[in-house]
Amino acid sequence: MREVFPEGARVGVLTAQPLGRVLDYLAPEGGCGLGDYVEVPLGPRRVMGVVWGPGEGGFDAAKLRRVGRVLDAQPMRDEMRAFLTRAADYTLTPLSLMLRLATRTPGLGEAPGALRVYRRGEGQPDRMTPPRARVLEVLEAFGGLSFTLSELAAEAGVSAGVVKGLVPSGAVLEEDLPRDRPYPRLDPARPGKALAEDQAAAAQALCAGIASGGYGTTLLKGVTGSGKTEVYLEAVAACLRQGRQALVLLPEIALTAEFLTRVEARFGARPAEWHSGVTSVERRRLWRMAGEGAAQLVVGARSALFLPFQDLGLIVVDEEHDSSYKQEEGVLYNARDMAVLRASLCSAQVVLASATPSLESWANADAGKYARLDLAARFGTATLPEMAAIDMRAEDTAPGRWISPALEAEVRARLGASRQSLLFLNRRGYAPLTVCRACGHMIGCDHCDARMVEHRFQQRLVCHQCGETKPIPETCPSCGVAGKLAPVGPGVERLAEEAVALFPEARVAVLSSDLFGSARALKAQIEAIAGGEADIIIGTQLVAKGHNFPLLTLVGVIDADLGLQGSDLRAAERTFQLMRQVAGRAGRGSERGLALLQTYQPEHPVIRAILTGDEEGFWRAEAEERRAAGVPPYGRMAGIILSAPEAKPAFDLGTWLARNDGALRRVGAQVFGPAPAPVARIRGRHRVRLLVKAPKGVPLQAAIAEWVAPVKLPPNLRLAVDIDPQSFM
DNA sequence: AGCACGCCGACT
DNA sequence: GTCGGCGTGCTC
Repeated sequence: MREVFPEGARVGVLTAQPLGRVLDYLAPEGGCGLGDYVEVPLGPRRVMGVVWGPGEGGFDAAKLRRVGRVLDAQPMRDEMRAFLTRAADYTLTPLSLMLRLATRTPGLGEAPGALRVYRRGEGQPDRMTPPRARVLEVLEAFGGLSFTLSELAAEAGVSAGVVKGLVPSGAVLEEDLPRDRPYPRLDPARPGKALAEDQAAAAQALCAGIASGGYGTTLLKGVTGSGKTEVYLEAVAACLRQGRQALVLLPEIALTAEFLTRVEARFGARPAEWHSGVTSVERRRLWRMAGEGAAQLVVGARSALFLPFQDLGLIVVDEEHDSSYKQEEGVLYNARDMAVLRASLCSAQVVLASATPSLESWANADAGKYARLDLAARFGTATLPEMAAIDMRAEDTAPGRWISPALEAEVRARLGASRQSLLFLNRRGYAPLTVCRACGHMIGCDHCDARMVEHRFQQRLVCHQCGETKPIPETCPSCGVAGKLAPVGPGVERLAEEAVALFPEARVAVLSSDLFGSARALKAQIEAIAGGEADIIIGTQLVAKGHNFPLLTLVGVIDADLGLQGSDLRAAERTFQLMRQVAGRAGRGSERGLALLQTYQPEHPVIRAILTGDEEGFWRAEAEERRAAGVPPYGRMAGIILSAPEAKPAFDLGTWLARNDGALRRVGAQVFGPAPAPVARIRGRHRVRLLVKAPKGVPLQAAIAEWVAPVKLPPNLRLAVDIDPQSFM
């Protein structure tokens, strides 16, 4: 039974304020219970908090204040409190920040009122104006969907008055929906797709895990087209049949239209969706329904992991190797690892699905910590395409051109045969560098230690670090000479220009995240391309993620060496994964595709491994190297980032920390640095980093906590600890 | 994180 | 003389 505190008893309340401790309050009239969401007075304000336990005492009883009210929400469960505590300890994040992640929901405590929404009616307005037409256009584009006033006005680019003005004529209907409606029931009894033998066996193994009712993690490995999704949807079905909830995490939420449709086909209704683009009304609804068990299946981005599920039985992490699972700002956590933690605390199963697993998961499976299921490619769908390198040293490619004659010939052959070609270049914009031909100056960002990237489409220079933009200057900001600034190197926009020049008869489409105002527009464009409305697709890594282009039979990687530059410990792993994924776009229909990698180092071990397709060999070699170097997953690492408006205080603190590393040495950990962070300045803040390396199995977090504890941070000097850093940027 | 308190420069 | 800059410190 949940612990209850009678009126006037001392209770400890955790708030989202960064106080680093729980505050004592007196229980309100009617008492309160462990986990209750409450509103408490704090100084002159009232803030939200959670009853975390009995009061700690030690605070002047006369100064204790009373809990304001208990909010109308399901209390936080023990399992969730344990999860937040463990996650905070693991990531060395203050618990208050973890609570904030779990309560980032507007109107959490408000009673469920009515929600006024607008949708298309039968009528026609007496007078049609362009803004009115846009409103009706939006409503018609989204079928019978309802919008709130502000959403509709924003989507149509009109003021709220325009929408209201359409109501009297009946062209737009105004309705009150009860808030927090439950989600339509999913029906796990509906038959799934027929499964091939190995798929059925894998599904059965996953279902057995679900049936056990306990914790377990399975790595589900299978190339694109092997039917991973069908297999794990069977696990979802088994979970729903048990009456427990399921969560499917996806890396790129913009790309889930296809996925939601598949879920609908399997279970007869759409699941709940959670990501940054979801409206606040919907977020509130989902937060509550998750807590009441009324959202059976949630499909979401990494932060969905912090929803207050009532009884979570399964977490699927799709494309588990994807680097976007690592949150790189604010609370630094890896959703894949936190999924395993959460599941272990609530007796749930985890399925890590990927065609190209991370080395961490590969090693965990190898060590027997995770189960592993391998799916073979299916008959009827093509296997991986034929792969070959184009040795750029031997190609006669003109300066300022990036499509080699060999690649050009293959594209041309597809043009004549109504087949699509994809030219892959993982660089947004027109040119990554703008150089003055008079003095050699390279235009950089004023606030970051990064080069400005020319975006010709926007006619601006853009900093990919902080987003700052400025017009493309006429004269060199360094020497003042006019007309000598030149773009250097290719981005997708420039590559598109080259493709248009080379193939004037072809329809060229560019897919890059920055070229579309909204996720909807991007989705529409992808669907149009899949339907055949382009001959040549030029794309950044956006295209690598799970789209089906049935007419695509050629993938040309413009610069296969790009990801291998730099000193990142995961450079090889990432390049391998990305190249395999991109290549997998070719030939998903019945024809076998061709993937060509333009490279200046065809003998590089990673390039060779990609070409030969010797996956297990690649992983084993990579694992051996990491083991020898004592780096993840065979050793532990943490990054310490110190940032300040001036470089010196950050460096001084870094030096002090490096000298006073007793707490680290006691557990056998070493510290490297301080050194300027790879991007030494971001948004005007200088960044200095230290790297901590430790053998596996040492209490690294505790040692780091002890190590940095004596530091009294002056205002505007910040210290962030990144446990298991992904990016070394 | 907020928000108040508090101690020094340019304005009516 | 005051308005207001944001440094420092507290919140049960």
